[in-house]
Amino acid sequence: MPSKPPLPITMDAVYAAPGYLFRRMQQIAVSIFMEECRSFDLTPVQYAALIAIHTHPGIDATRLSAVIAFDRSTLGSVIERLQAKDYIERKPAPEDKRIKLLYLTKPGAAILRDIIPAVERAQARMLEPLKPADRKALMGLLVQLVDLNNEASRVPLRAEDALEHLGKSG
Amino acid sequence: MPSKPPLPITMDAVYAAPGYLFRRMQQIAVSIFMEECRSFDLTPVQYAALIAIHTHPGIDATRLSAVIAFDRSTLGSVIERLQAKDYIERKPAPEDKRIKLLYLTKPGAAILRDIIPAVERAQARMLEPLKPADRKALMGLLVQLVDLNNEASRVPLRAEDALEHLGKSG
DNA sequence: CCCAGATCGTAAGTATACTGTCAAATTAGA
DNA sequence: TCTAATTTGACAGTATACTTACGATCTGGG
Repeated sequence: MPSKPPLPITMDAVYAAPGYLFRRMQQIAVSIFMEECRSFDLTPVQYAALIAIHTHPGIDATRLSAVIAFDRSTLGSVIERLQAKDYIERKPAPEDKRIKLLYLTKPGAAILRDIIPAVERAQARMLEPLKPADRKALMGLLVQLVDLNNEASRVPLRAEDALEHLGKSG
Repeated sequence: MPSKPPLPITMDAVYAAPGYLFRRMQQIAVSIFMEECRSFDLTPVQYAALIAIHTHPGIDATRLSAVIAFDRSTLGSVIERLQAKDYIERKPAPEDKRIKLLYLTKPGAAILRDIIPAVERAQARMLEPLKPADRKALMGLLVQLVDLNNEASRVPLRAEDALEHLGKSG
């Protein structure tokens, strides 16, 4: 039995692969975020969690994970760290002993207010190398792709549904 | 002193932020990769490392990290796992006792050959929801952005330089 | 009312990612 | 040549990400 022919494998093929580019871009984005927000000692994930808790006070951890498309298990430790920094507090829900409701503390609201300019600088820096028209084009395509691929991820985003159980509307 | 006015913070602003979209897309990309390659028990990172070692036999860990833009500390454990699976082997360099040279084993070369179709299916699926013209546009913009932001990341890609010390040319 | 199934939080185990530090080895400079 | 700076690989520590599992709790069907 003859051995199979060698494959034309090149690094250039890797460098042009969508998966590689997404990983690399994520790496760069986190790096820029951490640089701009160094003095606040908040990670991108912790920042997103704070925003969501600010927007939905009294949300529980499971619904929070759906609102920011986080893995539920990971979120546990993120919440612990935010609580250790005194940025959020957890209160038991009176009608369900399993659930702990999440609220921003005063320091949490304060750091959120203070960090916003740094976050916006970071977001701007990520796209800075592109021409303005290209930035818009890229964001437009990414919004589409992320939305259309939502179900493909382990933790689909459930922005609206997640809140329907909180007594906000129906 | 009056208290500062509340900020108009919304989740929609988060959903449209570049950093959020990059994180989300990376999440989705890994998920699709793992799904297509489930039977091979290889992560995207391990796959990229195998490709690079195949392309540059005898590379050392430090240069490998530059070639695939990985953190060097992380790469240590990646190499350990690949070695444990018998996909690569490490040989001490005769002229430098610090260095261990990396080579693919026969099983390593075999799995690389066999996994390629699954990887290509995964890469295609990531972009599938977009129209073909949009796929090209997105990839073009991303290649640009990643390249122009290369130095902004903690582990800049050094595709060429990294090989100049391997005796390939000069 | 009672049990089956679902849900919530938590934890253990694996893998990536980055920060530091450290010792051994190599190289460069005085 | 002897030493200072650098390089390499290893390790410890933190944080994200996902899987599976488990106990506590709630809910619904009978």
